[in-house]
Amino acid sequence: MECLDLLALFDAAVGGAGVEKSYKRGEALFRRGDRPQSMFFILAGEARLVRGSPTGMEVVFQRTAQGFLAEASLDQAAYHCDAMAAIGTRAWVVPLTKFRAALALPEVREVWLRHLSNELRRVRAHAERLALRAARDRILHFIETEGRGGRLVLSQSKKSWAAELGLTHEALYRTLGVMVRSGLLEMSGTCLRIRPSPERP
Amino acid sequence: MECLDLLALFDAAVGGAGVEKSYKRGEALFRRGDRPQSMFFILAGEARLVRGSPTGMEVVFQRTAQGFLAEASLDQAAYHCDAMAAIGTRAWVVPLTKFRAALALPEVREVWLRHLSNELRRVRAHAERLALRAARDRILHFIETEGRGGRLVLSQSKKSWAAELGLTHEALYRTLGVMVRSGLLEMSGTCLRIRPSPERP
DNA sequence: CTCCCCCTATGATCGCGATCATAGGGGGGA
DNA sequence: TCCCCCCTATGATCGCGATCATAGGGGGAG
Repeated sequence: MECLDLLALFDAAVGGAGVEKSYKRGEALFRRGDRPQSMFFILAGEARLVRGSPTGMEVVFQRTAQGFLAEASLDQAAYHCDAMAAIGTRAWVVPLTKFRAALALPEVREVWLRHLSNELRRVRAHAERLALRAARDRILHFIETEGRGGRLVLSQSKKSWAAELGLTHEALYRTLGVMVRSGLLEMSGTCLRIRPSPERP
Repeated sequence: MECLDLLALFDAAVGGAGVEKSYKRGEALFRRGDRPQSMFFILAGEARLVRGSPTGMEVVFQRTAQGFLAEASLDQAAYHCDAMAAIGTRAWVVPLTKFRAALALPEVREVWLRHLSNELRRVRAHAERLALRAARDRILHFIETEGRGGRLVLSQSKKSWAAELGLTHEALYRTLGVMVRSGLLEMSGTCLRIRPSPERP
């Protein structure tokens, strides 16, 4: 089930109740504490669920360029984080009441369930990645989990990738450089490939 | 909905089709490529979803001491990773056919959906915590999100808490000590309380 | 009761990544 | 077209947490 198929299914299921909205860079889709009133599907650009830490650091919960945002708040009384447009962003927005009604349909609910499962798998992998101490291990873990057969084409800038890896961009550039120079990794632009190590008993 | 309530509900819903199984340290619950035939709920010990890469790196996808394992593989044709017992582990195991049948019941499906949403939110908060650089910030974040009003009663040893925070136990003891001595935190046994700071403009 | 293991706790040292600084380049807007 | 901003990249230094080492204490098993 591709992302846009998911959208098409829901768009049909809510009977055209969804509308397209645009958000400027830095604009909020919703704020922490707001009562959820709509479901958002990001069509283009990039939206982030963010919450500032006590130390002033902004932490990214979810980063979506295409897909649903804050699915887990479907039956929550209030959002626990802000949703911000990282760049100019278009979103499909549907009233939550309509969305919930669509979920009453068995085939829609089935798809929704599968979607949540996949998302859960992705975020768990993300958390395991952040638990790794070394920058090199996080990089390799990312390529292994998000790529295919040790190959990956980055869908974002290295700078925002660094943020997703929980690293500063300096540390990422440096570590990538070391890995390439030591022959562990091949990199050309946004294409990355782990070079298979010769040792194997 | 507590974790064990969830188990009780499913145990009832599958009509006692679930059995308890034990796994030795290093034993596999299932293997990559296997067709999913059972759903697993970890009761005690620790199970991990892991995948070895050709490049020699072992990638951990999920780690569970209590809760469902690999929920996302519910409707997959084959597992994409191994499930290993990290230590001696007990699990509640139910045939997948029975589990799916239980999910056909509206009230069970409703609970399952909410479970997935809550898990998603929990894991996202966990990832946010791990993205914080300072040990102090992770500690405060944990108390703020897992506790109530700045108060928390630990349900685990400090050592395993450290692992959950992505810290060594030494760093946790040390940082807790500093925070208590500086008057930022009150701690007696497993009870923790953030002392409200006087500064507020 | 006694032994042993593991949790708790703290000191000393080291290394990795954060931070600060600098510079080139490319793309988009005026 | 030109300028400016941001991504990319790398050097220097510093601080925090990992690592190694040590020790007390409590609880469960025998």
